[in-house]
Amino acid sequence: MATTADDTATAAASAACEVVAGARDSAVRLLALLKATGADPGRQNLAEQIIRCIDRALAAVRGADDGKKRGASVHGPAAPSSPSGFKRRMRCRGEPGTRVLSPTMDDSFAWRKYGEKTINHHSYPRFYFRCTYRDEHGCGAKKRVQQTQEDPSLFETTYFGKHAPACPRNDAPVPPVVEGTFLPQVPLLASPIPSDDKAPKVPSLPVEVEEELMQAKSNAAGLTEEYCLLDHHHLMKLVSADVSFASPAGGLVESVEDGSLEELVTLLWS
DNA sequence: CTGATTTGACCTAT
DNA sequence: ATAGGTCAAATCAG
Repeated sequence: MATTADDTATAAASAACEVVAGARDSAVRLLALLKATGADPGRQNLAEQIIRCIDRALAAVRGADDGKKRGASVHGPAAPSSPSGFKRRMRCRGEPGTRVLSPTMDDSFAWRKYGEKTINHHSYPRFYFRCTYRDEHGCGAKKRVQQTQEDPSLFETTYFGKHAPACPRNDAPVPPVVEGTFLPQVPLLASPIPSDDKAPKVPSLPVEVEEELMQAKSNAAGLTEEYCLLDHHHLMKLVSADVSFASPAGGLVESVEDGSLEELVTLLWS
């Protein structure tokens, strides 16, 4: 089967997720660092905001990507009915998901635990969660949480699927985002992609992603100013990344080579 | 009473 | 055969 534009875009979106997830890991470490050094709560809060913003950007990018894949076979062939009559889907296995590290299992969504499993060669059990609103809103979002072996104070969370637009978030108050807009959980819409090859390539991301990245970058910049001497490496890792983003509509892949999150945001907002 | 969690069995992928 | 993911009955908590 030939590689389609969708395949390419999907792969690029997946790569983007990994990069942003890497930035999040750095932000988590930064937060731990701030706590360890007894930084004032305001600065710690700022780091937490960065993590939250990146979380939403990740969720949005992943959601857009997932939405593309939804058109075809979502999770492979339908599982055959078991003798007892219900269907069992091995949803997560084989899917890469989006991995993030966090000092807490919590995020802004409501989850319901549906399983716990001791995993081979892991000291800690793995927890399985699905969205609380799976039935009400038909939400297919799931996450898998496991304490890391290296640092039990950190949880590795892997997200699968996307939240339904109607799923509420129990966010802590979020500071004003760009132009004072609070980010609603709205469906990810693709910007129209010019079919003309000669048309200028404009990176197309859902506005939520753009705003979240913008906010994360802004927060990171604020920390950079105050903490550039504290852990330059982590901060630079946070704001620097090679990023490739796929258009949610597929077909358009925009590379920001040797770029940075800052450049990406600037590009997106220019 | 209702909704969330626990937990062992069941099922599928490797 | 085994490991990992999911289901659903039992149990718990508000």
